[in-house]
Amino acid sequence: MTTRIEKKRANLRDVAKASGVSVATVSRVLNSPSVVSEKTLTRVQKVIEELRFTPSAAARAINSGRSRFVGALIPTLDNAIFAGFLEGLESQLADSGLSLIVATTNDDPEIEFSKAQELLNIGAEGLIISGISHSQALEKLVDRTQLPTIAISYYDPQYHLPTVGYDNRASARIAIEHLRSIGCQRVAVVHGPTLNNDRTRTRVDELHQNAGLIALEYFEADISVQSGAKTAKAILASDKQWDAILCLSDVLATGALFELLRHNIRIPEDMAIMGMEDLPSSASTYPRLTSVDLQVREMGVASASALANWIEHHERPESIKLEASLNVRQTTALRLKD
Amino acid sequence: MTTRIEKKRANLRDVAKASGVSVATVSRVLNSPSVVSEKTLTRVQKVIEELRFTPSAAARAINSGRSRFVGALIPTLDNAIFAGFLEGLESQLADSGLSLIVATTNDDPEIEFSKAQELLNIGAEGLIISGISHSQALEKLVDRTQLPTIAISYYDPQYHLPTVGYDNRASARIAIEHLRSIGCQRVAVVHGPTLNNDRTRTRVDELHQNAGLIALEYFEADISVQSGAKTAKAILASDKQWDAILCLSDVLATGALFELLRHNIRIPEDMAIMGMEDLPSSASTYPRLTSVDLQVREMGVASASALANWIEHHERPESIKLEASLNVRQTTALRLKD
DNA sequence: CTCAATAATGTAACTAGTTACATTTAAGGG
DNA sequence: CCCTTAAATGTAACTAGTTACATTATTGAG
Repeated sequence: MTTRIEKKRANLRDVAKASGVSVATVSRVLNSPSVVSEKTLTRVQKVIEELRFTPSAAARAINSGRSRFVGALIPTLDNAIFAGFLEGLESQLADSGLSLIVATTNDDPEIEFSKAQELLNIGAEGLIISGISHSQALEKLVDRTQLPTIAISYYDPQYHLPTVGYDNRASARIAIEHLRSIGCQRVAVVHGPTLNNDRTRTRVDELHQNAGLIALEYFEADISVQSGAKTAKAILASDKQWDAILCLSDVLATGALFELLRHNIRIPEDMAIMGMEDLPSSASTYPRLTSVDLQVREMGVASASALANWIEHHERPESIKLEASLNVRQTTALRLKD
Repeated sequence: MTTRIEKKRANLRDVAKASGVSVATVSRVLNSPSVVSEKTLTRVQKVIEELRFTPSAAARAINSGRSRFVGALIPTLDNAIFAGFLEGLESQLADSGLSLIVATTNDDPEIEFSKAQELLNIGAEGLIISGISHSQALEKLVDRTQLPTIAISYYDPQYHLPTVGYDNRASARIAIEHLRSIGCQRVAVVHGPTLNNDRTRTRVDELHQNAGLIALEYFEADISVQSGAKTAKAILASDKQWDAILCLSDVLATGALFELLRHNIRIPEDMAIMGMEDLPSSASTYPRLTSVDLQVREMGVASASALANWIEHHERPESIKLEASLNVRQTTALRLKD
């Protein structure tokens, strides 16, 4: 049986009583010490110290009507894809005095809704959600509560919420056009799960639209290095002759890269490979990975400013488009030396 | 000028008035609808819908004395190292109905303290901190508030707070002993910043203690693939003959691996390489990376359960030791085929 | 020494919920 | 039709702060 000293937390009235002043004075000691006399100040502060008093955040929040945090609903924390985004988001929010609660949805709209509900219940002042396909329940919740909410990873000015992200179609076009420009004719496309992920679906669709004379074949994989490697292995095992593997995530591309190396395939001579996102690590792979830069950290910063501004000044932001750009490196370019 | 419909949020009393019942009844509709008559229930629910009423989290918290979230202070979100940890932490906390706020410290004790302070101010019920070296101010804050706090990444039963983590010394020993067993004599050690990072310092120190006949040389790098590659390049540029590169993080090892490949160095014949952490991706690199498994995801799960239990049942947990183990793969083992 | 101005502090109402206890209403039995 | 009992609802006090306004104390000038 554990000994438990269940002496409940001291509150403001306890402090007031113990130091022989009124609650108002204690509150002043906390919030505007300059208006309190030296003598009273030190006395009250001593009592605060003795009673180990910490003001209740909830009681403060109830007065200010503010909780000072926002929630971000992202598919997963399991790989590096969202690391840069979260880093940008968190640091920019901090500048506005906002904290960040991260919740993962596993790309499941039901989970997304229930976590959004929870975030609201604990008082989130704003929300970041991924993509523009969500459960009816979530859409309704956001609408009902008028909670400042921004959809990321998908630029779409038509969407009923402000979006901050890249143009998924444009990024797919950049990729396919690059592969065309280096003369690819048969390309294996490795992409993440399309179920409940509109970003991926849109990109795949756009590739399809723009394939032109390039023959494309699609392979779905989980977003992980392991899965990228496994899928590349399957691609190599098929008899077809591929010119390139296009991975719709750098994480997948890294896995595929390792697998090609394992099979002693010359890159890009025998097989080109390119990724998407342009994670910081992609510039250091061997060979260095060509990738479409989606500016994920930027996306974090931009969505944080937009959301913070919305919360502080009640100004609903416009959607923000991040321009995707191509970083050509060795995995698609013969001539590029180290 | 933005038009602003600043109609303030409806509260429980508004709902009560609008539906002609008492506040208690509205509260019942919210919390125990079964004791409310069918008729009243539907009427009040309709009003709730109309007024777009959402109960204030703060007001609830003030009554329950609960905020239902904990804060985690980790060095960075910038790479995959903490991804598995956070994933485990978040999902396990969710099982106890707790949410997670993530804040990054950049390994700076000052930032760590101020963010801890902020987390407390907004009502965190518990804290996760990294390592066992912290600013006086933070130690004092935790002590003063008696806030359930767990230190991770460092098993140390002597520490004044419960710790959940691996034995950093043991993990270093596992690494050096493995390198000894495969006959290494000169090893380049690549490690993250030691400033304010006791995990790294301890490991480096233990390597030093256990080097025996192995000549060790230390290289400090930022924790990133890029930095791992850059440091490997510098190591190769030095004239010395190395048998192996030991990276105290898989992220660094991955970078080093790429760099060795770039220099056409046979692994492990010309140079062995090993990492630490055993990230999921390490099993898929080429060649597959030998690594000391630190069970980071497990650490997330274990610290979440311990913290949740502490918060719920006021039982201060014992420190939990996670056993580090070695996963020998191709980067240190000649005979291991694919 | 008196008075006005200012500084310091106190009182009580307010924030938005929950809940113990009291009261009203309805239903069923005799 | 009255009475008991249970169900439904209401009243008011409570949670822990902030703050407008009122009051008291202090200071300096005249």
